[in-house]
Amino acid sequence: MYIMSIRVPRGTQDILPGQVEKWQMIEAKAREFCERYQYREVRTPIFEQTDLFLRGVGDTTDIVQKEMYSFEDRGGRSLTLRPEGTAAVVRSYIENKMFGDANQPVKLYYMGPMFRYERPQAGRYRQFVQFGVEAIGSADPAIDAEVISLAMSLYKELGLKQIKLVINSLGDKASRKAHRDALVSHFKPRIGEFCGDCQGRLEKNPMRILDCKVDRNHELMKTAPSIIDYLNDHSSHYYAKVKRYLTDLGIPFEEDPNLVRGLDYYTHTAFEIMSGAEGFGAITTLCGGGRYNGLVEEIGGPEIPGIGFALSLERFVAALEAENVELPVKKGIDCYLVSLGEEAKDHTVSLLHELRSAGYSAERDYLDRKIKAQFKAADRSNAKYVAVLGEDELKANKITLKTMETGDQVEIELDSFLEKFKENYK
RNA sequence: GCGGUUAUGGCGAAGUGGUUAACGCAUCGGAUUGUGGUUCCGACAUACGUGGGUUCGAUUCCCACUAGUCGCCCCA
Repeated sequence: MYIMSIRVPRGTQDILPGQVEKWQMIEAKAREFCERYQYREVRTPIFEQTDLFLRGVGDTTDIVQKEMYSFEDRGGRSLTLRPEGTAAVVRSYIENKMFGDANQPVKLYYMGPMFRYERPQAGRYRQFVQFGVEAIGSADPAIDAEVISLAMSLYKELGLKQIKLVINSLGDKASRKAHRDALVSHFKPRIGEFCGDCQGRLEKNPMRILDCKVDRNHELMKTAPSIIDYLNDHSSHYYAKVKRYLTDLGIPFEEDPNLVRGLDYYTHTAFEIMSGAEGFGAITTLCGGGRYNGLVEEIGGPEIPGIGFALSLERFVAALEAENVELPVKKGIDCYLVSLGEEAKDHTVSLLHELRSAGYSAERDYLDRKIKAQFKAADRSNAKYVAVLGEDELKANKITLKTMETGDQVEIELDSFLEKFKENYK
């Protein structure tokens, strides 16, 4: 036996027939929803200049510090396989001067593979597919609600029930900084009593200390300053509006003042949609998003606000499986051609083509199998009809058409096979 | 990057320091000289992840590596 030693790269996977139909269903629905919500697709390159992510994602983030697939091309340029979609979409928005488009805000979506060099586990891959939307050019809280609604509706449309929306506000830049400073001075004097991870978080991302599982019972946790108390008037008013719109839309949500997103660019609204399905695994986040009012400027564009989300198709599929949602109906083929003998076999080549040209799905045997095995194959492929062409039929210039469900069979004229097939087809 | 766990034919899955490594599924053939299911019979497959070590002898014991898987960090 041929021993193949080459496998898929670590953390990647083949999506095979039988499974791929679920993906196609999600993809089709996502596009359909984007049409309804009036988001238009943008396709950006799979790799970008490394600098884009350094600036766009933030050089203190894990993504940039340890997860990027970066390489130098032959011209000595540093390029990186995109670890997320927003930075690239914003780059394209600026580069193509979409801020000058007549239609504002600019509403875009993307779907495609992303790459992060991480240790694989349930729900985490090195190559994974994200579907995401970005609404750039509006600071209206109604569009925050629209973006969230789009994601929630999509999950519901495909049958997910055990999903939960969690939201928070990170406030504007000023609110964020005030809160951060308060956190640092709150924890700093006694940071030695916390775990090593938290000690690292103090400078890097002090909000993360708040949801540490190790130190959750430490007395300083209970008295820690909450972002909510540090939102200035504008920020808390904005947050209130978003919540009000969500309520108007009938979208239940949970507020979590400790919800922090891992990327540097978020301001105001931050949200996650999680699965609560049994046995889903440790990673429950299906979708993450938020507002990024400083990002366009950061990447070199005008001062323009934006909001978006990204969701993983891998986790989408996993959630559907965890909730036992059945998606695609396994469709059978219209006709399987069974033939006996050399001459009959030759005939099926053109008969098959006739059926297919007329729009039917049709198949025949290519392994020179016995009639019984051919019928088995027909049965396996869930054929509606089987057309049998043997020596007897050839002699009489007929072909036998069998309806598999009932077992009934009729003889029809070989010369007008397609026409007769159409007449019999129900 | 850290930790747990696993690795036997196409798939699932037993098992042993020592001649031919069970079994089930699938596949193919036959019983049925041209008809799906069941049943019965038969056939088939260069199978012990890779590399070292211990041993007279390793698929089995030890180590490393690789990969899967699960978890930590973090995230979609």
